[in-house]
Amino acid sequence: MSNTISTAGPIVLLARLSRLMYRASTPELLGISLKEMAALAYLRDHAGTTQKALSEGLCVDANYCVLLLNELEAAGLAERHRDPADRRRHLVRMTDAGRRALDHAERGQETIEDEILARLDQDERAALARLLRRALDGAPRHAEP
Amino acid sequence: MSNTISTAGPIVLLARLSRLMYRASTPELLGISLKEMAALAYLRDHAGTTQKALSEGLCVDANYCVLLLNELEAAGLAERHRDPADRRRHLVRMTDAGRRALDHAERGQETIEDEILARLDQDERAALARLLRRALDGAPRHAEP
DNA sequence: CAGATGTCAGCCGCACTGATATGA
DNA sequence: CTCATATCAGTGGGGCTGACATCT
Repeated sequence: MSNTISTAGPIVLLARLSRLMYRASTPELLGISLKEMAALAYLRDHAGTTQKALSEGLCVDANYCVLLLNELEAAGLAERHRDPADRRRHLVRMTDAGRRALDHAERGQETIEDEILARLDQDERAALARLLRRALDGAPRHAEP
Repeated sequence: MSNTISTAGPIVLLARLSRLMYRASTPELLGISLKEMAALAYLRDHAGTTQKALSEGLCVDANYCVLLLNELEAAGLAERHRDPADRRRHLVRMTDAGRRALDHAERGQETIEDEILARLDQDERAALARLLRRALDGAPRHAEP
């Protein structure tokens, strides 16, 4: 049905798709905001991470990460604790409520995926996720020195 | 070298990668902003489009599209003309300067792709672009009615 | 009259910069 | 003293809503 002749490169395409997904990811549907969900998903995979590692894993500014955690902690979805081994650090983990909120958000997200990735079958969606993971895994996190 | 255990879904992954690319896409490197570049890329593929179609193609709000075109027109990179057949409409096209600016920006973007998609070989990058195009081609553009 | 298109002002929340505090 | 980590105020600009003008 669509007409999309597109000579645009992956960066532009990614920006477009990302905007569609961001707009569809409303707190009404997910229960939490997309950024909170992204943070919780990282915490599930990396319990007890430091804030520095968290900011790099999420690809967000370290300062902004503080504000994000303030929200999550105020909502009771995550907790910060001093690292006894290095008292500069905070170790971050999700709470039980955080895990429940993440589960709920991920169910809502399936709806969004079905809408926006409608043209992709299961194999293609898996291939997309795999390519994104590989790219993220090798991408530099901060401005090059 | 990386550790990324990631059970996150494509939406979260896409948001992360998109942020990395957005941060790397500075006007210093591209000559123009990423949003200007995205608009010019669409205009190259769809000369004489209306603003409504442009906003849908770019996946941006129609109102915001007006501001974007104000910028492009002020910079001499695009032009609006009344459609003689329907005088409510504006037909939009890029100028020669716009094409040159886009060429320059795309050369700069190759650098960014090489950095951020370093783990992906040429075939994988092509596969990624193909998947993104297919997804965009079938995705609903506005909130469902 | 209704409906479509485009313009603009106002506003909000994301994410950055820069300054500061604390501890290794 | 220095470097690393975390916190917060200030700020810029992306992108939304809502009101309005113009044309079919």
